[in-house]
Amino acid sequence: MTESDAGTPRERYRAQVQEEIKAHAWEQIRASGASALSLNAIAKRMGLSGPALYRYYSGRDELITALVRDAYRSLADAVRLQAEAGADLAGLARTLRRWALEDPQRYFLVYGTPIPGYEAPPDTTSIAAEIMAVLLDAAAAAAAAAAAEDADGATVDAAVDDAASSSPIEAHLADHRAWAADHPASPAALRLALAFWTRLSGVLSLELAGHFTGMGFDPELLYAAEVQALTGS
Amino acid sequence: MTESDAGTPRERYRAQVQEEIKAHAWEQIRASGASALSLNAIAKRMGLSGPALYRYYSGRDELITALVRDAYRSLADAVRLQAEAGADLAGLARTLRRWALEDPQRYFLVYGTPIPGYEAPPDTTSIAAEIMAVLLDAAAAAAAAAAAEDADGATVDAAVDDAASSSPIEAHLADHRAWAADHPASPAALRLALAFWTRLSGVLSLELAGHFTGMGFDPELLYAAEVQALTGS
DNA sequence: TCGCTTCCGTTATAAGTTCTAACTCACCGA
DNA sequence: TCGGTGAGTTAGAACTTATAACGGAAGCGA
Repeated sequence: MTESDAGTPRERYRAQVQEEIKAHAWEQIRASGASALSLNAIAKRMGLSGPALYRYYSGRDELITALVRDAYRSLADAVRLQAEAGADLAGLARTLRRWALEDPQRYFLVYGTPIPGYEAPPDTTSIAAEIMAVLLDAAAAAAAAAAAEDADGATVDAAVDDAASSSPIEAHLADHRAWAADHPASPAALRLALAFWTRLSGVLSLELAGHFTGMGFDPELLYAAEVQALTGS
Repeated sequence: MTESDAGTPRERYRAQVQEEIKAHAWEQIRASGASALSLNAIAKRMGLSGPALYRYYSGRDELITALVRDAYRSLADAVRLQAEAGADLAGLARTLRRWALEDPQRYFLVYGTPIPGYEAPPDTTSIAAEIMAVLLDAAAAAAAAAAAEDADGATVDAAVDDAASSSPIEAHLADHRAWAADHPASPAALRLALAFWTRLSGVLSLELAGHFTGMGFDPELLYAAEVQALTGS
């Protein structure tokens, strides 16, 4: 489909093998987690012997970095696509949940336990910013709608804080919006986007890590309740 | 201090060595993460040679299981102690945050990326239930206080949902309270305890994984804002 | 006090891992 | 046609977890 048809035959071959390596890596990660990823096993399953993989990735770390990048990219694409299709915050929440459940280990590669020494490459942080921008758009729209409804005298607890003008956190965010650099979002929208991110991450992380198993309730309903509390719809 | 002075000299020695092994393991985990934990390195640093450790732990997994158990235990103790000292939900939130920041890798050992095959031993889930019980106590007290204030006609957005009686999630929780088996908590309190857990986990997980770095705002204020939104105080 | 048993720590070994080095060979381009 | 580039190979070093077999010391009962 979106195969890179650019460059010399050798470059095409190289890119193709790199993709195949990543595919096997994902398979292995899904089965046994990222920490158990073995270059040797991948090579064997591809019918070639150990050190051959080093032509394509200089080591385990570089392969994992590529996988992290792909994981980030897939989330950013999923979220952006939904937003372009006109989804609101609730729609984005559904997309996020679907993406997470689709492949929990992929989710954890992005949001899971960090390795002390490891520093994320700068381009992944730019992808993170892209995701955040989409979130900010939707949050700004939601906040604007809530404000309008509020002005109508409705008493719906629209977002995170009610009435009482700007809370301390909103004032702080208004002054520390490096992450929303040039985004025209109100303090309430900043707060909403952040709460959306952290609260849904909270439910998803605990659910996917299995901390809800045996508790009896349906995680999806809890997730929906958090979305409802955020959007007030 | 709380050294086990029970049993034969041999048992005491054995327990002491096991503790020493765990201490070195924590040191190593703090430095390079749990996935990089090496039995060999621990042995070398203790002045003995590789296979000697297998007298004390049958393998890497058993050692890590012991560490997870200790991590769980330390959180449960911290939380219980605070509750016994009369702390409310806000106080428990502070304790949780302090515990998490004190040793991020310990936090991630409990709440971080799970290993696909691994199943938590039953006693850790009982410790988790103990933590949840403390949370439920505090949540029930908070919910009761909020209800009383509500009856006074105050309009404080006390907890998660406002007015409008029972939300769908509360109805669901009322029917699926296996995790709060014999705890006399109202549906609102169940919901509050769950929201407390998931929301604070969300902020802490993202913060400790470094997803807030470079964003500019103060994670502690965001955490405090979530606590404020939960307790409405 | 003697002797038996238990258990600790050792070395040797097997099988696995990442990763480097050196070599062969095939293909691609000029 | 010929040379360069790069893929894949085997060999090997330095690790890892884990098992097996052996020595010896320490505790425990008679």
